[in-house]
Amino acid sequence: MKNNNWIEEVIEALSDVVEYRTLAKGETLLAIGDVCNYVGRVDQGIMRMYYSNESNQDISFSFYLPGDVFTNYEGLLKEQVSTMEIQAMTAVRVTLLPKKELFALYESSFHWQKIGRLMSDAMFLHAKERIDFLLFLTPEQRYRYLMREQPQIIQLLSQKDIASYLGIQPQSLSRIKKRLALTN
Amino acid sequence: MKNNNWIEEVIEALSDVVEYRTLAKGETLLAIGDVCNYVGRVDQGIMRMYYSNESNQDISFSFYLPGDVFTNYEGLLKEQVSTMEIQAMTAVRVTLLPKKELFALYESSFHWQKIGRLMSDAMFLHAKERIDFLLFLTPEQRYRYLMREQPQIIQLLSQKDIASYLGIQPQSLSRIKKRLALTN
DNA sequence: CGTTTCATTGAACCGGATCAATTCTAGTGG
DNA sequence: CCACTAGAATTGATCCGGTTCAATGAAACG
Repeated sequence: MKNNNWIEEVIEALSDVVEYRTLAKGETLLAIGDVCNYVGRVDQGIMRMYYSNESNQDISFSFYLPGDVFTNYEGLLKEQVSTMEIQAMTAVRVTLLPKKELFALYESSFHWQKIGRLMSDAMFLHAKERIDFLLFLTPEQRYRYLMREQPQIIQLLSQKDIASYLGIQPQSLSRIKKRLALTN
Repeated sequence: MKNNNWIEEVIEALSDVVEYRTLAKGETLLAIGDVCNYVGRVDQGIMRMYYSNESNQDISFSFYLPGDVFTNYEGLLKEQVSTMEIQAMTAVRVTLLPKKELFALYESSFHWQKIGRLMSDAMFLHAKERIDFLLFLTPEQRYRYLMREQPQIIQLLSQKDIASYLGIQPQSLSRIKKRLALTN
């Protein structure tokens, strides 16, 4: 999720409780069944949040590039165990804001309450984008959109991971690429 | 969108600028290209918000039953012209909160700022539900889910409208129903 | 009534899913 | 440096379910 620098302000305000972590490629930050108790910001590397199916055909909800804010916001709000995993796609460095202190900050003043609303608005807009992406575009259109709007994703990640973001199987992505190559 | 009674409190606070409207079945409250400048609450009847395609194959984002809160929140936040329409499915009575006064109320105190955050959180959770619905369920599963969770919708609305919520064509819904009837 | 919209049904089509086999690639250890 | 291995990517064949186009039947409404 993109942010408008309010995250910097929050990190500074919570500087004494902020946690910095480095993760190796493939390492899981939040597993299914855990309760998500932080909001994170990517400093270096790429993270992803995804739904994990029984087989290994998982569906990526979103990727997060440096500067992006990530959290299982639904789990945070509902105090539910997570239905999603958050994982490092590359070697990663992240800044983590503990939920307890973050929400306490919100309660401490009008200003911070407003920051909280802005964060929630940003979460909503991000989710809304994902809806439109899935609802209106065919798999092929999604891939073209991704090539146009987020070429870094395509360059840096495997076919398998890209397919999981498009909501299709790797084989189908392979065929889509072939189709597009022919019609150019 | 379901609410936790914060909407009552807001309506009361804004009672001198609240607008009540009655709409006939089929009437449009917000057209594409309009700027959405209110948050509404359904008093009686059913509303829906939907994306309108060139042909009349539109996609319903959501239906709203009495008590539900509706708004093109994305358009409200981004001050964009709407890409969705909001329409009365039946004879309807709604309460409308003008955006200007609502947002001014948010700025007036810590308490109202917090109410604003809760509203934003609710918008997010609603959008998230819709994502999961579309991402994980096949059209047939979506129909079954709807039968189980929101039977009122199925009873009260036409096949055409239900299909638009499921993200499929009316013909396909017809066949799904037939299939389910056979296997019972 | 008659007209219009909705719902159903049939036939052909299409694209993604699935199962399976093969190739390609990167990383590992001898 | 090469051989081996495991995972990723490609390709083929087949299947399945939703789409599309078209026709018919049913219901709603003036």
